[in-house]
Amino acid sequence: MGKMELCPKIEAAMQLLGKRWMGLIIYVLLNGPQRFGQLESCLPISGKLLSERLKELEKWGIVKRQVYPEVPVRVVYELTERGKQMEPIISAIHQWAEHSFSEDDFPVEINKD
Amino acid sequence: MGKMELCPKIEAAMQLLGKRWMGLIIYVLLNGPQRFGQLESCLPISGKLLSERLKELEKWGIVKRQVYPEVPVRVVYELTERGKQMEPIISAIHQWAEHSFSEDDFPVEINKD
DNA sequence: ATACTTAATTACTAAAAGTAACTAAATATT
DNA sequence: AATATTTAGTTACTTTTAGTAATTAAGTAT
Repeated sequence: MGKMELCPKIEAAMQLLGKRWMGLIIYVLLNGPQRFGQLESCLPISGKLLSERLKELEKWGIVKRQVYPEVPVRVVYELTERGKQMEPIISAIHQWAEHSFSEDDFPVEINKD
Repeated sequence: MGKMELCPKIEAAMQLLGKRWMGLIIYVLLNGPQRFGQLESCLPISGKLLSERLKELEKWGIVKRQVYPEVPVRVVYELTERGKQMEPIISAIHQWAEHSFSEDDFPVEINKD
């Protein structure tokens, strides 16, 4: 059989984007640096998973974590250059979503299936 | 707290792309219609999950399933117009992956965390 | 002492993914 | 006639991942 080979780079990128919340986290961070609690409150994701995802993005060099040892500690996450370069991806997703779906009429129930 | 609202359309799109294998399945189908077995053999995904994902993509109107009741049955999957319109997304991912990673030097081991 | 805040982590449960064996339908082979 | 072959799935079962809620640490403030 043909067994077309997959480019390992796109395979890796897809593995990253193919994880729940990854895209949305990057989408939010494109609006500028955000602290942990801000991300947690504007995304429907638990602190545990958010923490895991941010660590992963840090390992990929997409996100930078900065700790300010203040009154209660402040931790700010921001995109690295590599992270900011993902803007065209998020933008393309946004555009596709905008013109593919009519206002609150989705092909499938969100959060179901 | 600010609690920036997420656009429901991009949220839906991210939920779709944020599922394992979705991006790669669309990526492969952008090369033209493929039968089930071809997809199964060129993607590192089991038949069970491939079947599930294709059903989901069908419900989203991204993929069309065509059955040819031949000798052994032949089932061909192809992108709909809405599916084909995802090309800029996949293309952006491809470009980002190409220039972000140096040859077989990934920030993180693929298939490991 | 006790309480409050943020950024996590831990223990536990629920859901999703992965694996391998199995099925259906139509033929082809022994 | 019985057995094998092919494709596109499905089923039963195990492992991994996600989700929830309670807990922790550090530094104030009451």
